[in-house]
This record gives sequence, structure tokens and C-alpha cells, in this order.
Amino acid sequence: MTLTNNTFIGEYAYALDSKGRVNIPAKFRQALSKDNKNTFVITRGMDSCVWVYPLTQWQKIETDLRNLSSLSNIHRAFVRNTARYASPSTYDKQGRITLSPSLIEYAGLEKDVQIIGMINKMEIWNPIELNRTDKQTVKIDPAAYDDLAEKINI
Amino acid sequence: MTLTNNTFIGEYAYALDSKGRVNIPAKFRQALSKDNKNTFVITRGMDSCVWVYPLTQWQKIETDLRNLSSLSNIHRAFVRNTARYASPSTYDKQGRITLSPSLIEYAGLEKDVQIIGMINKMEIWNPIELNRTDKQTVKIDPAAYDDLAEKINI
DNA sequence: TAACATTGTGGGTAGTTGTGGGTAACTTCC
DNA sequence: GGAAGTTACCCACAACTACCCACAATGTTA
Repeated sequence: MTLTNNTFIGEYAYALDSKGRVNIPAKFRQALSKDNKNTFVITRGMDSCVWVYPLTQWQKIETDLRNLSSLSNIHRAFVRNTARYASPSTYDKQGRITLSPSLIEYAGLEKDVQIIGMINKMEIWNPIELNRTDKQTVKIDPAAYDDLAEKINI
Repeated sequence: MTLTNNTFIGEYAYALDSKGRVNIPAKFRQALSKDNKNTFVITRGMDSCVWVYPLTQWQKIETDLRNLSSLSNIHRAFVRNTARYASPSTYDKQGRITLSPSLIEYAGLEKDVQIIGMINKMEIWNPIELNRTDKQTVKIDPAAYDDLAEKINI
């Protein structure tokens, strides 16, 4: 069963093997449109996790970045930080991508990892770290959170 | 007799089998429009129950989520919490969907389950839990009911 | 009331999916 | 130019899932 193109939902538990490979959930691979050429762009997430974009989605981001002027300090820093850690990765015949040691270290990944569908991308987490972030996040601003839920009419 | 498209009312008692499958009431299936492709998206409810959306209904939510930027802490958390527990499920030839062990645990489902039409989605409950929630809710705030009365001309 | 159709429940099986490891090609460094 | 290390591709297996068939219970029609 195929859902909306290039849209990812759900949560999956996988293992990082000794070569730094993780499986991309079969449902996510099926959701990919052809023009992604079995390729993702992986980079540092804003929380301590890895972000995995389908190629075409990443290209949209590149377009947006292109439009930011380097005259602005903030823009310059943002473009730099976004671009520098990103790298493309094509999945193998078994549906796995390889994560660089530097990314694995950044996200604090160990053997067990949790993969989360984030609509236009996916996140790879160390389950322990995810749990910790969860608890903190809820506290941040419950009112703003409820506000969102109401707007989106879940 | 066909009801309004994609609208669910009524209450049904079913059994969860050993493989985690539940029947979707025949009337609910008949109410589904074709573009749902016999597929639902199931996720955690706000009470301890499972929410079941018709595919097209869920896609509206996806569109809203897609417009939230991951640069905002709150938005990111909201997308994550909404998307991560959701998963698509196409019903089989007998009209059943499969619930994941994690969802079954979340809603505390056992053998007997209660399925309730909630207009734009349905809820799956453990009857005992449903009963308990019922009793608590009524007590909460009679004034809130008066408030609603103005919005809805029942 | 009998025959039939529909609906809900149970279980078997073939195909898919996740994981581990092997080998060949390529890169890098001496 | 050769050796060591790294990367990418391939094969194999075990676990799981989705699909299929069968049957019982209920409802419907003649």
C-alpha cells in the first residue's frame, strides 16, 4: 500500500550495524517518488538526531538557501551550518544507507536506533536521547502546543 | 443504504484477534469514498484509545503539518508527536485492519473492543476504559456544555 | 421456513523485510 | 607501484507480514 508521495509517518526500531548502516523502513522507500533516484541527503538535525531528506525535498531547500543574501550575518551562518554537514547517500539493494562516523557521533547513535517519519523527512534517534527530548519538549510551551492542535483540527 | 460519505456514527462491539486485527464495521466501510483506497491511518487518540482516520481525512492533516517549519521548536515537536504514532493500514478481504503492538498497548486493548463513530474518524476502545472516561468527563464542566449549545443547534 | 447472502472470526502459507557477513573494487598513503 | 584500509555491492537466512481460504453466525429474501 502506497501513501502520499514523499510523505513519511510512523515510528520504527532498527539496528545500526558494525559498518554504520541503517535500514530505511520499507514503507518509506515505497513512498519515494522515482525522481529521488533511491537517494537521500542526510545531515545534522536540530535536536540531537540525524535528518534524512529525500533528494527532491533537499533540492527545494537548496533553492531556498540560494535566495538568502550573504550580506546578512545570520543568513551566512545559517547557510553555512546547513550546507556543511549534508551529504547524499543512495540506499543499497537491501534498503540501507550508510551514516558517516561524524553523524553517528553527533546524534549519539549506538546499536539500537529509532526512525521517525516527519512528513517531509525522517529522523534517526538514539531511543534514550529521544525519550529525554520528548520530556523536555512537552514542558516548553503547552499553550502554544494546544493552539497548534486546534488550528490543525486533528 | 449509504450514509453521508466518510462520516461515521454509531457504536459497535468487536473482537481483537491473536494477530492484532480488528474488523471495521461494514457500515463504516460502505461510507468510505473510493479515493480512500480502502485505507485508514491509525494513531494514538487523545484519550486512551486508538483513532482511525480515512486516508483522505488524514491527508488534510498532513498538508497542515507540511507547512510547519522545523526551525521552530514547538512546530518540530508537534509534527513529531503527531506523525510518529500514525501508520497507514489497508483493510484485508475480510474488512480488518491490523493494529501494531505499540498501539494496542497504548490504548490498553484486550480481546473485546468497542468501535465508535466520531463523524470524521472512529475510535477503538477497551470498553472498561471507555466507561471510566465517560464517568469522568460528565463531571468535568456542565458550563462547557452550555457553551457548546450555542455553537451547535442540536 | 428454507435458501441464500452478508458479516465477523480463525488460521495456514508464500512472499517480503531486516540483519549479518563475504568479496571485489576503489582510494589512500607510504 | 604496492600494501593497507575503506567503500560499495552481493548473497543468505530468519522473522514477520499480508494475503488467501474456510467456516460460523447473523440477517435477508423468496
